[in-house]
Amino acid sequence: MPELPDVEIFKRYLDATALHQKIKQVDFGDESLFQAPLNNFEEALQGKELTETTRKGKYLFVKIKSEKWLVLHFGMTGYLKYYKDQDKPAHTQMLLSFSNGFQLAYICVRKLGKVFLTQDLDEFYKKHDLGEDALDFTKKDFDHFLESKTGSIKGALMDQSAIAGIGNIYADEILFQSKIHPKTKVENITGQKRQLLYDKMKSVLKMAIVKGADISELPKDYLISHREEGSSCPICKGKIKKIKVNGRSTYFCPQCQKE
DNA sequence: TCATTTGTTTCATG
DNA sequence: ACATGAAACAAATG
Repeated sequence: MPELPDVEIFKRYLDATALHQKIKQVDFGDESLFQAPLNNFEEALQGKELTETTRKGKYLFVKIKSEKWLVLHFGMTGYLKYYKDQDKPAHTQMLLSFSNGFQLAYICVRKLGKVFLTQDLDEFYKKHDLGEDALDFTKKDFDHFLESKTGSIKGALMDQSAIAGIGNIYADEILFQSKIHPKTKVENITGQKRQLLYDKMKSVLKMAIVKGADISELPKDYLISHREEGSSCPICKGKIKKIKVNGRSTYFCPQCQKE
């Protein structure tokens, strides 16, 4: 679930809580999430402090003072929790305990997240074939992106090497707001449709961030809370359909989004 | 027990 | 050679 807006909210949460405090202790959960030996993480973090964060697509990068970047990917079920005097949350995979008594937990129920260390962000982007962040795209970038792709528009929007941050749920939302059928071939999106898609991509992502990536807070005319076969379309009251596009469950309104 | 969920990776195909 | 998309994979839930 954590897509661009969710990870942006995690970033702001971490910025507002866990920065600039000495890390007294580091504990780990399941080793399989960690993309380097646990010792490396321990050594990099122990006694240090976190100084800044940055985000690209669905990745969150956390700078360790005088050290490397800690890189967090949240998989399907990951999130952060900062707290004091509470039990460690279930499924905590990494726990940083600070000298002020607070703790930051990286929680991952289904263990599909990943944690990395890197010296160099650009190198990391390259190695993981990470495209430019969707919010940093200009219209010119977007035109170039569409011209470079073939196949379905939904597949293109979810291609992290071309445009980083959009996952299954927000791809559906952006296409719904743009009234474009998810299977539409990229080459058939031209002119003002292209401008509309670009504008909606930005406005949907920004709206989600403003609302704290809380689905229940999003506007009533969003598809996002009607992601169920047969649910009624918030625009035309038609029936929402579920199909597979690029192997992913895709919800759309056949009346609003003609092929 | 198995289908379902996600993003990423891997592999076959065009 | 390359891009696309289908399938596999991780794990847990109902």
